[in-house]
Order: sequence, then structure tokens, then C-alpha cells
Amino acid sequence: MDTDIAAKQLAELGNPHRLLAFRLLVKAGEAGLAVGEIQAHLDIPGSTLSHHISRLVWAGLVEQSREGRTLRCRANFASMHALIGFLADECCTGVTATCDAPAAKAAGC
Amino acid sequence: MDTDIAAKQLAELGNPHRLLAFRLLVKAGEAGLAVGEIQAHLDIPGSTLSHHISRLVWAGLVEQSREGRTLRCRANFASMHALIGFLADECCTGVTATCDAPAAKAAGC
DNA sequence: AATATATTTCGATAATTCTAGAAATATCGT
DNA sequence: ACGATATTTCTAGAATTATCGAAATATATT
Repeated sequence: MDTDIAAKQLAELGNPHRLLAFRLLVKAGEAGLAVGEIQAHLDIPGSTLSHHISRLVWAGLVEQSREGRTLRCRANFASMHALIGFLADECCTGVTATCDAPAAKAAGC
Repeated sequence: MDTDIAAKQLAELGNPHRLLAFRLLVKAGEAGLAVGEIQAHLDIPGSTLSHHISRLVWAGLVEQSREGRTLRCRANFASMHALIGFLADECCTGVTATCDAPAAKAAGC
């Protein structure tokens, strides 16, 4: 995983609307959600949401496929796992106390 | 972990210079690094680096303590683990195939 | 064809962020 | 007190991002 790609993905997740949308998609699993369903949760104009989703797609975090009139969005779980792995990588170098904590173990350390 | 705090931290890590600096600090462990040592790796002007580090501190990802003339920076491992945990949370809802992959397990799924 | 639904693209504005030089501050050694 | 080192603060310009209404596109239904 390249640092620049990781930074790009982290930056896109760094917007509250996008982070919320992405987490909705993660919870939705492989079934994904239509753009309209995401919009029902976020309560922002369609044009704004479209902009945010397109950025998630651009970053490789979300994939879209058309189903009739609706566009179904799915989280890209492989990218997500790679990103989490990148963050967790070496996260325990030189640190023992913190990494024995339950939160750290839950985080994959 | 609040979504807004997570978004804030992700946004700060979403800058290549900051991500690089933060990873240096993670690798450095509890010993941390002086600002000047980070600068030696990043090759950017001091004022720019100072700006980036102050944002990492503001986001709660880095802590600083003065040691004579130098400012020692340390990654906040607790925050980092919480953030990774937040991302990994529910990352496998409705998905089994992807989560059995080695990368996913390494990511804490 | 005409209409309705779902979503994107366009265009414009406001706000934020990045960058870096210059000046200021803090600390140390002499 | 003075000079050197380490780092921040100030300031400003350039670039990017966020927001959203209006118009455009794609698909379905009648």
C-alpha cells in the first residue's frame, strides 16, 4: 500500500458526511445501498451527496453499479481492509503497554 | 468514539506530509522524535512542518513535550488504536468472504 | 411520446487548507 | 548579555474543497 493512496483515502474519509455514508455502506454489507437510501440518512441535497459519493468512488473506497433507475453503492471491503492494515502496520513498534490494552487488541495490534 | 472526532483525525492523517510524519512517530515508539528529526525526513520548511504537527496535536494524534531547546513529539497510541478500532468496527457486517482473507484478519477483522 | 423518478453535471460562491518567507520566542552555552 | 540553535507565529497568496440550486441525463411507466 502506497502512502499517497492511503493519504488520499484517509482524506476522503475525513469528511463527516463521507465518513457517515461510508459507514452506512459498510453496515449494509454486500447488498449495498442506493444513493437515495444514503440520502435519506444524511439529509443533504442530492447534488452535494453526489459529489461526496463520487469522491469515495474516486478514492477506490466505494463501487457503483446501475440497477435500473437507481445506482447501487457498495463499500470496497478489500480497500478498506488494506487501509486499516496500513494504519495498524507497525503501530506497536516500541510500545508494549498500550498494545496490551483491549482497545489495541480489538484494533488488530 | 464520536464520528466527528474520527473524521477530524482521519482528515488530518489524510495529508501526505502529516501521514508520513505520524508514521515516523509511530515507528519511533515511546521515544518519539524531535521536530527537527522529523524535518530531516520530510524535507519541508520548518514553518510548514510546524503547521502540520500542530494539526496532528490539535486532532489528539500527537503529543509534545519540551526537552531543552527541542520539542519531542510522540504518537498518541491510545487515540490511534481507538481510531483503527472505529474503522474496523462492523467492517465485516454481512461480508464473510472478504473478512476471511489474510489482509482482513491482519486488519483486525 | 409524455411523464415521473433517480441521479449527475454545471456553475457560482464561501470557506478551508497548503505553503513558505520573515519575524518572533524559547532555551542553551559562553 | 550575547550568539547560536530549535521551533513557532504571523502574514499572505494560491489552491482546493464544500455547498447547493438549476439544468441535464438515464431509465422506467403509461
